[in-house]
Parts: sequence; structure tokens; C-alpha cells
Amino acid sequence: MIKITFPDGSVREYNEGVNGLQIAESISSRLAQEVLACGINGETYDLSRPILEDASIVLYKWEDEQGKHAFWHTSAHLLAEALQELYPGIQFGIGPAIENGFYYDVDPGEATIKESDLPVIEAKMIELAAKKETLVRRDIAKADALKMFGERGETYKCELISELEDGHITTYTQGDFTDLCRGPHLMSTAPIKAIKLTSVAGAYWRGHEDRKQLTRIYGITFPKKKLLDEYLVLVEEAKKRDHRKIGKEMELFMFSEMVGKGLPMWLPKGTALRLRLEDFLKKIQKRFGYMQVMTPHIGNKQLYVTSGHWDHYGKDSFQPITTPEEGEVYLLKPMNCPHHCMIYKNSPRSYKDLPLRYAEFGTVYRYEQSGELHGLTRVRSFTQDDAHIFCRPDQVKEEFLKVMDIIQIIFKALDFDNYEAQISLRDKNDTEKYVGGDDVWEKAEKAIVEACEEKGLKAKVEYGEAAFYGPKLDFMVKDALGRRWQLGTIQVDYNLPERFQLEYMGTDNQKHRPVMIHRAPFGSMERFVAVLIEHTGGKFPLWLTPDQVAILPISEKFNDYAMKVKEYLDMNDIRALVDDRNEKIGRKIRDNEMKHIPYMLIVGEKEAENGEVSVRKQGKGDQGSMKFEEFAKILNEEVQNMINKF
RNA sequence: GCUGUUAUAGCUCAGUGGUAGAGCACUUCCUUGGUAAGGAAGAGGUCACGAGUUCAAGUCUCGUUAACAGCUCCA
Repeated sequence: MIKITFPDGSVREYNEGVNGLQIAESISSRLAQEVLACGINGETYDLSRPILEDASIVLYKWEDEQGKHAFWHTSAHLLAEALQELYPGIQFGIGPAIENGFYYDVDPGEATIKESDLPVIEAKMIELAAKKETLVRRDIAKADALKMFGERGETYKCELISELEDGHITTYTQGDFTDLCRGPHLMSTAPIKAIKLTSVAGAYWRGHEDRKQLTRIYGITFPKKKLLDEYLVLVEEAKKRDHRKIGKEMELFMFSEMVGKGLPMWLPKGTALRLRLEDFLKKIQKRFGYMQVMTPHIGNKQLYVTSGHWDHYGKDSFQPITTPEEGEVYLLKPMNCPHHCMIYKNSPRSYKDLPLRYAEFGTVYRYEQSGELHGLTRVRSFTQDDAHIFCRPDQVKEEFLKVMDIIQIIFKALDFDNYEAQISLRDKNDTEKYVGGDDVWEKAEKAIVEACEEKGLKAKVEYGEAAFYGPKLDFMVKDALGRRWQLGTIQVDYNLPERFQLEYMGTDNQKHRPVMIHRAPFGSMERFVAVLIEHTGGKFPLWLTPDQVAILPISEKFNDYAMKVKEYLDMNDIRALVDDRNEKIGRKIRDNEMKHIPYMLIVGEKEAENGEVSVRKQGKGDQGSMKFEEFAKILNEEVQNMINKF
């Protein structure tokens, strides 16, 4: 007998070799129907896998991440089984469960799999799932695995097997399909009731651009059709928050083929929004001792040769600008740091001057690969809310912590509470990619890790994600569809000061090298506004929104009074518009609600006589009447209260 | 850059080889109203661009450009 401990602490005894399903059955038949996988001593097991020793158990259902994971992993195998039938000779790469569903990377040889083929594959999956085939787990010796997959011509699988340790290799079989797989899986394909293959795309084998591109098929499955329908509605809802769609509807920004791809233009309303954000950050930066600077949009090529950027990105950048002068070469600036280094160098610095914090909303130009461009989140010209802090080595941590404070203030002010922090360090096996010695890298990496610890910030460490000149701390936020985007970033850099020979005079009357911190709390104005749009669905906070007030005359007779109110609001720094269309009031309310305008002022005979406005709050309806001067005062107070919190 | 998809009126979209369509938006007229869509009329398109097939192309083929999903990349 073995002892099984349940999550509530209770202990039951079972025969050795009992499995998760039998344990579930011993509790209730309902549970046995719903359970998908189980956790044994923290490791997820198949329900049919025997338990051989005392263990703690957690039974996972659909509601649990582990349950969904097993469900989708088995779905990936079901997809593969269907593909094997429909495309004889097809080769398989990997097919994991992901955050929402699963995918399988396949090499269909001569055939191509197109989006229009997906319904056929779906139908085959449904047909196979209806057979309720059980999944059988087998241990297999490495040599046998290589032989078995080798005979089938599965070169991708063989490559994977060759890297595995003998004695730890398992396969799963359902029906005629056997896959190299660690599991865990459902007991059978029976629970898979609703299937949607969502897209087909290319994906490089093992993520390497220089290896073969396989065909990746994405899908999602559910135990009930109703859940699939709900999921599809959710996705549709999320698409309505797409910043590209809202940006067009609200006239915030545009693109033009004539101007060029990836080159956004800010329309008046979008500009109003962006300028507010910039003012907001400038105010905070002033408090933290920053000084604004401005630099040109181009720089001499030599500047970037010195910084090292030419070596790293020259070929993949907008190409050099030549002039009528022979041999004179400029580059469109892809970052602001070299310019700021030159500002630092403009005069001799003393240890007493440091830290120096130069800030600039600097527009930069990067030739991103065409397939990478994406709305405002990935563009070829964008404005960084950039700053470079030049400090003494003993000031690095303190300065780093202060930048973290600024980022926290901003994220809090705009309700970005679901961010993830990522510490991006260098890949120690590929030092070619980086400039600078191990000692400075270690110092810089240590500074970031310590700063995060000190702040109690839970950050995920990613190796190989550092910039070529230094490690960084990035703040990632998800968009409407769950894609992660890097917004705020802080980077510690010992290298550029070296390359530009930056110096300051120390207390010892000797020259020393300052440390540079690069930071951009928004990341870029473009990307930040994009994510902000998707988070708010276009319902921006009152202090930020382009149009704060819409004045709606009951009839054309009151247009003059409405204009008078608007003029007063204009004078009081309130952004208002008059809807003077020849429409009924109900219509004007509807249209302006849909434009996400926070306040509507309805004016008719009563209001015009008394110098009043009838106030209507977005989504909240009629709020009663008041003098328009009073409304202006209240609105300005509301804005002031919001801003004072920052 | 790569794989797949798409491009028709300002916007959302229908149009499967034979005269270019709808709803919304827009303009004009009627209506002058009280808290989420009043009525009528009108204007608006080199069907992304360029070749080709065909008696005939928005529709089929090829190329280009741009956009969308994903991969790769992201100073």
C-alpha cells in the first residue's frame, strides 16, 4: 500500500501502482469524468500512469492550467494523426500546447498546406476524436527510438532524439500515430469535442532562420462546443480593441503608402493625446532632476562607427546619406545615445556634476524587416522618450532604482498593472554578439539584479536578450490579443563611455570613466500609445483624452449658445467641441458616446436662458444641470486631482 | 526577409467571366426636437498598381506595392 496525500492535507491509502483516474474514481464518479491529468509530487502525470510510491496528488480539471495543457497537447497529437492520414509521408517537428491552444510544425514535403485546407483537417480530427482512441505511453531505448523514427524518415524527430538522454525517452501512441513525446496527455482523445484550426504560418525549424522553414498549424480545442463559441466571441471582442482600428475611428494616426510603410503620421487628435503624455513625463522627469536636450535627426557616420552601432546594424539600417561634398556621409539616427555622449563631452565634468540626466523625445529611424511592421507597435520611425544618465560607478544602483520609480509611477498612473519585468542578460556562450569585457558586463548585470531584489520586483531572467552594449531591465505589457510588447526599458552601459572616452575628474584629481544608464519609461510614444489604446479601448482618462467635452444643442436654435459655452471652456483649457449637426438630441448622444467623449453638455432653451448646461457623463447618463462656469471648474478640478496623484 | 491570407465608395463589406452594389458617413431639403439611430433626395469608385489570358476581366494567371496572422529580427 502507498499513502496518497491530497491538497487539503488528508491522506488515503491505495495499492501500489494505482493511477490518477482510479484515485479520482475513489472520490466521485463525477470527478473521474472531469479530471484530465494529475500532479504527482509536483510533476504532471497522465491519469493512467501508475503511482509507485507515497505521493502528494492534485487532480487537474479543465479549469486548471495543467488540465488545459494536457488537453491541448493531446489535441496537437490528434492534429498530427489527422495530418498523417491526409498527407502521407508528412514529417513532424514539434507540437506543443501553448497559452491558448496548440500548434504542430510539419514538413509536408512537396505539398503545401493552405488556410483553405484547414476545414478538411478539422473534419478529420473530429472523425478521429470520435473513435475515442486511448493514448499509450511507452519507454523506449534511444537506439530503438532512432531506428523507429529513422525508418519512417522522420529526420526532425531523429535530430531531437539524438539530443536526448537514453533511459528518459518516451513515446505516445494513439491509433496509428506514434509520437516522440514526454507527455503528459489525456487518457484518450474522447474529451476533445470542439476543434478550431486557427491559422497556418511558416516557422523556422528550432527557431533558426538559417534552417528549413516548416509549416506551423495553430489550433484550439475544447471539451464543449459552447466553450469554443465563447472563445471565438472573446477573440472578436478583443479585435475591437485593436489600436489600428480605434486609431482610425478616433482619427489618432494614419499611414500612407506614399509616405512609406512603417512611417506613422499623428493626426491632430492623436497629437493632442501624445503631447499630454509627453508633458506628463516631462513633469515627472523635472522632479527627478532631468534636463531636456534636443539633437539633430542625422549624425556623421563616424559617430556610429565610434559607438559600434555601424558595425552591428549598419548593413540593416537605412543606408547612408551622401552630400554634394565628396566623402561626406551621414546616417539617419537610429538612437540618441551617441548624440547625448557628445553633449556630455561638450565640457569637462567633475564628480560633483554627476549624475547628469539628459532627456529628449528623440525621433529615430530603424529599417525594421518589412514582415515585422505592425501598426504603431513596430514602426520605422518612432519617438523614444529617451534619457541618458551619466553617473559615477557608486551612483549606478541608486540611479537605476530612481528610474524604476519613474516607470512605476507611469504604469500606475495609466493603470498598467499587468506588466511583466524581464532582466535581459547576455548569452555567455555567444560573446561575439557583445562589445566590452567580462568585468564590465558582470558589474552591469549585477547592478540590475541587485536593483530588482532591492525593489522586490519579480523579474524573469532571459539570457541572450541583452543589447550588444549592455544588459537591461524591460517592462513587458500585453496587447488586446495577448501579444507581449516591450514598453519601458532601463539599460546599464559601461561600454559607450569607453568608446567615446567620456571622463570626469574625481576627488583624487584623476580622470575617471562615468557609467551610462539608457532608459525609456514609455519605450516609444508610438508603441506606448498603441498599448494604451488597446488597454482602454479608446476610453482614455479625462486628463489625457483628445476631446473632453461634446456640447450638444437640442436644436439649431441653440448653436450660438453652444459656441459661447465652447469659447468659455476653450479659455479655461478644456478641450471641447460642438455637435451642431441638424440631428435630434438622442442621435447626438449616441454618436458622441460611441466616440468615447467623457462629458456631454446638452443645451436647449432652459440652459440658454439660465446660463447653464445639462451634464451627461459617458456611460453614466444624465447628471443634472449647472452653470457652465461651475462645470468648467468641476472638470478642471477633476483633471487636477488626477494629475496631482502622479 | 520567410510561410499563409487579403486589397471593391471616407468606413464596414456583398459582388465566382457579360452595364459597379448595400449599410453607415457625406451634401441638400423637410423637420427644430429634451438624454443612445426622425424623413426624403443627391453626390461619391481607373474595383491597389502593372502586364497577360479571353470576343469580354472587379472576377482567371504572373509580377509589383501595401496590409493582416505567424516565424525570424528588434540598437
